[in-house]
Amino acid sequence: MATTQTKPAKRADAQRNIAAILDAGVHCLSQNPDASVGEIAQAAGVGRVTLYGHFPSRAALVDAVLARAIEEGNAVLEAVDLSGDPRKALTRLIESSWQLVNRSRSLLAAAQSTVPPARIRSLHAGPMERVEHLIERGQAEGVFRTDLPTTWLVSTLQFVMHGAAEEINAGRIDPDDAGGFISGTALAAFTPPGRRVPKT
Amino acid sequence: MATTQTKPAKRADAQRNIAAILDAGVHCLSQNPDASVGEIAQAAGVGRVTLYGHFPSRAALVDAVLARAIEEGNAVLEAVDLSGDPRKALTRLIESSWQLVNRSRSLLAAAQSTVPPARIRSLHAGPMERVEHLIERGQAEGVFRTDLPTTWLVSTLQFVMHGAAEEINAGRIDPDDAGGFISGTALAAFTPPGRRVPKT
DNA sequence: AGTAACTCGTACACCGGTGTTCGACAAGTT
DNA sequence: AACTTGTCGAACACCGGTGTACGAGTTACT
Repeated sequence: MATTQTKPAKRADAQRNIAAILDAGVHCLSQNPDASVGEIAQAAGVGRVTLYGHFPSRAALVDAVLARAIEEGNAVLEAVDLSGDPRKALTRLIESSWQLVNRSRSLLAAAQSTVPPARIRSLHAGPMERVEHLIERGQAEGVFRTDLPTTWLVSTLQFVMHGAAEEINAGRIDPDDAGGFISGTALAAFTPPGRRVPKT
Repeated sequence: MATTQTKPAKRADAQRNIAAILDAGVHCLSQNPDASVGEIAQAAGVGRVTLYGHFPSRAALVDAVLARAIEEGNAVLEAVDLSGDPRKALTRLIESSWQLVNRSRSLLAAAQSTVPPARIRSLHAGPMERVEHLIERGQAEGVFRTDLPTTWLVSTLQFVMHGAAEEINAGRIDPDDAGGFISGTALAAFTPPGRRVPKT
C-alpha cells in the first residue's frame, strides 16, 4: 500500500504529444469528419504508432477530442452574464455560443458516427443545462412561451445555430450576419402567442 | 431519321427490377446512410451484379434514389392549397412537408457524402421554390417579417423540420406533436418584430 | 420457336482504413 | 550514467466495401 502509486506520472514528452494530437484532432476533424488516424497523427507531427500508444482506438481518440472541445467551450460560456432580462441574456448567450457550435460542427458529425449517442448527450449536458435554465427563467417571467415544452425550445435554438453554421460553410450567408439572424429568429420563436415580438 | 429509335425499350422484367432497387434503396438508405450496395441489392431481391447492370456506381444509385424521392415528395406538395392567409397556408404546407422530410432525412445524409452539393441543391429547387414563394407573399402582405432575408426564413423552416425529425428518431418527442411544434415555432419566428404572435 | 436481353452466383483484383508487431533509437528521469 | 519510458518507420494481417469478369441459366419480346 503506502502512497497510492497508481500514477507512474506520464513523461513530459508524452504529455506534449498527447496535447499535440488532441489539437491536431480538433483541427482535422473540424474540416473532415472522416479524417483518418494517419492524417491526424501526421498533422500532430507524430507517428501513427505513437498515437495508438496513447489512444487504443480511433473511437477513443474522437471521444477525447470531442470531450476536450466541449469542455473548453463550456468554460467560455461560463463567463457569459445570464442575469437581467432573459431576452437580452439569451442574445448574449447566443452571441458566444454560435461560433463555438460553428467550429465544432464537423467534429460533432465525426463523433456521431463513432461515439454512442448516449455518450454524446452526456458530454453536452453542461452547456445544455445552461440554456435550459435561462429559458425556464424566461418562461417563469412570462417573456418566453410556455405552450411548447422547454426541451423543444432548447432544441430549436440548437437547430437554428447548427443550420446557420451550415449556411455559412456553404457561403450562403455572411458570418457577420449570423449572430443577428439567429437571435432575431430565436427571440421571435420564443415569444408567447398573443404577445408582441421584441424589436431587434 | 425514321422513328427516333434511341430507345431500345428496356424489357419489362428489367423495369420491374429497377423499380425494386429504387424502392429498396430508399428503404435501406433511410435507415442507414452508409448502407452498402450489397445490402440494397439483397433487400431488392436482386443480385449485386444485376444492380451494377443498371447503375454504374454507388453514387449513381444514390443520386437516382434521392431524385425519385424528391420527385415523389414534390408531387405530394403540389396538392397543397397555398392560397388564403399565408399563415394558414404555411401551416398546411408544413403539415404535409415535415413527414416527407422525416422520411428522407437519413437518405439525404447518404447523398451528402456521395453526391456533389450542387446536384443536391438543384434537386431541391422544386420544393424550395414553393416555400419561398409562399413566404414572399406573406412578406408582401405584411404578416411575415422582412427584417431577415427570405432565404434565411426558408432555411430556418428547414432546420426546424430536420431537427424535429431527429428528435422523433431519438424518441424525445411524440410524432403526433411534431406538426404542431414546428408550425407553432415557425409562425412565431416569421412574425414581424412589433407585431403579435398569432395564437395556436 | 428463336433470339436477344436480362439475371445470377462465384470469384477476383483493388483500395483504403484499422490495429498490431518488431527492432532500433532518442529522450526523459533518478 | 544507468535505466525506464516513449518514439519512429516499415511491414504485416485483417476487414469491408467497390467494381469487374465469366459462364450458365432464365425470361421476356416477335
